[in-house]
Amino acid sequence: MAVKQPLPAEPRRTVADEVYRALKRDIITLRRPPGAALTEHELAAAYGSSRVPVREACRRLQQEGLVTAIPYKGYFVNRISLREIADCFELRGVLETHAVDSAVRRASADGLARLQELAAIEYTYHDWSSYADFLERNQDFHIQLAGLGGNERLVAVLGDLLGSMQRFFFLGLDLGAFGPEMRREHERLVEALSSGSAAAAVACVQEQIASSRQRVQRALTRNGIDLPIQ
Amino acid sequence: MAVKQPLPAEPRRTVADEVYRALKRDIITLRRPPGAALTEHELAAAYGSSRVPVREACRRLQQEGLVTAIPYKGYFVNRISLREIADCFELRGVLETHAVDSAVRRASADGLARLQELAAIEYTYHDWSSYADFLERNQDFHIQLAGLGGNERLVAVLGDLLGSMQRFFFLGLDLGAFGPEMRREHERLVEALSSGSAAAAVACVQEQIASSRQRVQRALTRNGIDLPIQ
DNA sequence: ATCGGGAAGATTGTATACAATACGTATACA
DNA sequence: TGTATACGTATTGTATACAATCTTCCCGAT
Repeated sequence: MAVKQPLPAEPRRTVADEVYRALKRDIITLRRPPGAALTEHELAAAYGSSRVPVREACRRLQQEGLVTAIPYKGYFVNRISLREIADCFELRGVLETHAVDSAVRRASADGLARLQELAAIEYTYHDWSSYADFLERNQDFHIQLAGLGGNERLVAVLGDLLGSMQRFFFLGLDLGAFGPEMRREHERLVEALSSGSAAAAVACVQEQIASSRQRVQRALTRNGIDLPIQ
Repeated sequence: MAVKQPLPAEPRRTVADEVYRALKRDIITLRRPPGAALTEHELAAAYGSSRVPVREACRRLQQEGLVTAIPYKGYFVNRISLREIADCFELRGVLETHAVDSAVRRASADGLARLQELAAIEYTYHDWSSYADFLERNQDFHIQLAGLGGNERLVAVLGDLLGSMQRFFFLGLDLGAFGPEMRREHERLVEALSSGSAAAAVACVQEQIASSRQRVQRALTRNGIDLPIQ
């Protein structure tokens, strides 16, 4: 008999939730660029709801670090600084490193199988929406990976962090061909986990984060994007 | 000429903010115990506002991990499990260890002075409100400490985490005499930072977190509090 | 010309009214 | 007596109206 438990992951299917997801997507994909001003009125019109759900969405995004609310003034999409990028990657490294280290000891065969599934993602070259999907799946992979470490609180924090880091990847986007490269990285990580070598797995994930950071860095310089230091 | 910058730390002085702080305090101090059901209507009556600010406060507390919202059902103060306590302390260890390690290299004399000030906190034995103040100051100390590491994002995450951990300390509260003990721990940490020894500082903070965890553990067993495993 | 004040517009903050949903309960029917 | 259905109540979800606050601009006084 299945026990009726309050699933926190169940889709909420409320207007507020839809506005939240739509607005978050638009911010991540830079359709609402860093520094853009948002008013509740305009957002309500854009997403076809009243101000109330918009308000809730904005507050959520503020706590996730994507927008800033200034009382009686409005909302602003947070600007991206080199400092913020550095901070986020650093924090991501700390969290994922620890999670992977724990995962080596705790991971179940079932969990590893699920991870393996998520590792097998690709995208079609020069297809923007396919690339956006790819990034989302990639995030799922890293969340599932962290979940194997068994610390739910850490997973929740990492989820918010990765969500707000997504837009970094859209900054200097040229749809390069690093899909296979990332896939190989993922599969090597699953291997290391399966073999039970903590050192190998940790090295693998750190290498992965470093190369992710390099991809962002290269894209910025290549496209001549000048970000404020802080 | 002072540049007018949007201070994110400025007090908002809105009704929603007051409800948020009041409700958070009541949850942390266990006046609203784990598992308690909250309705927007009752909360509005209790804190003298309408449902709108209450709603905003509840959503914030949900994202901080103190309550859970179930659509069309209500809000519930999150229960405390041994698993959650373990997860939180583990995450706290990861974050603070990293922050302190960075702080050794980056800390300014000014920042250290400010930290030293915050280290000098005490409380009067058997005075409940003094104890509550003490815990708040203690949190300020750890936030300032983490701030020296220079990663703002990490500090924000740690802030939420410490906030939701506060109520652990009220679970088996007997106002023991570990005030001087903690004060000494704080001062030793400041010393280690000043001397520039990363190893010593890291060891110090880890020891501190471990003893904090032990105090919670001991209080639970002493008062015969049986928490669910997870 | 410059500085101050005040009014108007824009925007968020709050309250209230109404709609949608979930859940318990009573009731009708087999 | 058991079960299914319909209804009533409680609660959140959403929309709208109004209040508080900030910004801007204009106009007048110095």
